[in-house]
Amino acid sequence: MKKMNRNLTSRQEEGLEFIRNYIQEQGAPPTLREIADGLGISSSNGARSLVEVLERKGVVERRPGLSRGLVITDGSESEEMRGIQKVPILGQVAAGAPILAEENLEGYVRVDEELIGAQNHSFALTVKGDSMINAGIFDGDTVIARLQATAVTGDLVVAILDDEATVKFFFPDSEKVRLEPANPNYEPIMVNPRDTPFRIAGKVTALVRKM
Amino acid sequence: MKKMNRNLTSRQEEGLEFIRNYIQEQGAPPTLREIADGLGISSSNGARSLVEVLERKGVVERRPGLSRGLVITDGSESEEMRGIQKVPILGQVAAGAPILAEENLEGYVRVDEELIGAQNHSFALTVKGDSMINAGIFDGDTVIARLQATAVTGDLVVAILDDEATVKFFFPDSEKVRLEPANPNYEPIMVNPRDTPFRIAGKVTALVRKM
DNA sequence: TTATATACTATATTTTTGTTCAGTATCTGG
DNA sequence: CCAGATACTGAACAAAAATATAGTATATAA
Repeated sequence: MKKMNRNLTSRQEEGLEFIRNYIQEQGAPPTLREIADGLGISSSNGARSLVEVLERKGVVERRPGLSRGLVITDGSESEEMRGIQKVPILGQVAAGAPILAEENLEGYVRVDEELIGAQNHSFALTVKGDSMINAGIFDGDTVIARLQATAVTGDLVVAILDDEATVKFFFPDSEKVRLEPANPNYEPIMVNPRDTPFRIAGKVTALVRKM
Repeated sequence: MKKMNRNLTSRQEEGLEFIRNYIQEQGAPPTLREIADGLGISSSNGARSLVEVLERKGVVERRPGLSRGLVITDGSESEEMRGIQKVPILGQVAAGAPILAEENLEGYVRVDEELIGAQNHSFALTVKGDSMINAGIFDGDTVIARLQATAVTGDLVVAILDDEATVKFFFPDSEKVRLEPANPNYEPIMVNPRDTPFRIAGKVTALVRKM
């Protein structure tokens, strides 16, 4: 139920809280007058300007002209979303930055907890190319991976190689690492972790395809 | 999403469904006029009497005098699950029964609305066998399909054939229908709809794989 | 057959609600 | 000190929405 709304004044926080509670309790957003009453404001216009600020700050949206046309847009789930997890979608991987740095993210997929386990340490990646086609992973598919830096032989992993994230089968060797594609047209990638920037980002646990 | 409301007429069911969807999509209940428009009723009073019946039957409550004063009282979450849709998983298909009959269902998958569109007319199916392996659909995968009884050439569909649901590519002919697998080890299935119990249940729109 | 319920059309009327206009008072940063 | 943002009051207006009244047509149950 808590959030961390960007720079709202305490009064605005109160207003947002009131709107949130009203929706929860009544099943519909409040009218401007109801907001005014709830906050002890005598003019509907007082509530209106409050709502306008909230809208400008991006925490609510309005459906102009319509009654009770308020929609809370900040991610205000957290209550009944039990069982649903938000997984960040990894985009380009910046040089030295941590994998899940803000700049790397392209958004979120929400998936049933069943796909990733309750303690969400996962991220998602949109697959490019057909190098894993024989593993049923196609261009454009979204793979979901559990964050982990190690893997065992044969695991399907997301590996970071020169600022690129790639999905491959993992075969470690005494000296180097083989990243095996699932497409005869592609060669395995041989990596010597000693002289190449390389790491494992996670192990693939699920796949989602939109057609 | 269904609840099995006691003795509602089909028209009332439609009305309830509309209200439910509106709340899900807009974040507030519809007005009488919006209900009327949505159901093709020309008078707001038509919607009003419909709502009165629903109220008498105990599936909705009203907050008299207030705009958008509708609350669905049957066990309907929908409030906080905005953006997440529950999709029924189809199991065995019983003889004459409607596809989504209670007995056929094995549970629900919850997926991001983005995968299926806001107006959820979808179902899911767990794929058995490897006949679609070249389409990247493996044994155990869950496909999600939009409910529809027709399809165009080349569509990937869920077809019902002799109480079995199967995923195949659809190629209609003047006389019969060819259901094409994506695996050279399997033969296409030729069906003459005249003498075989056959129908299309839906078109595949997404795929989810747990590894 | 008659009453009751459903499923509306059509037109008003009244409330509720969003919007606009004109001000006031306080605080903050430049 | 001034401009701009916040946080309102108060009044009036217009649009949106609920409610009311009158009537039609059909089906079902008593």
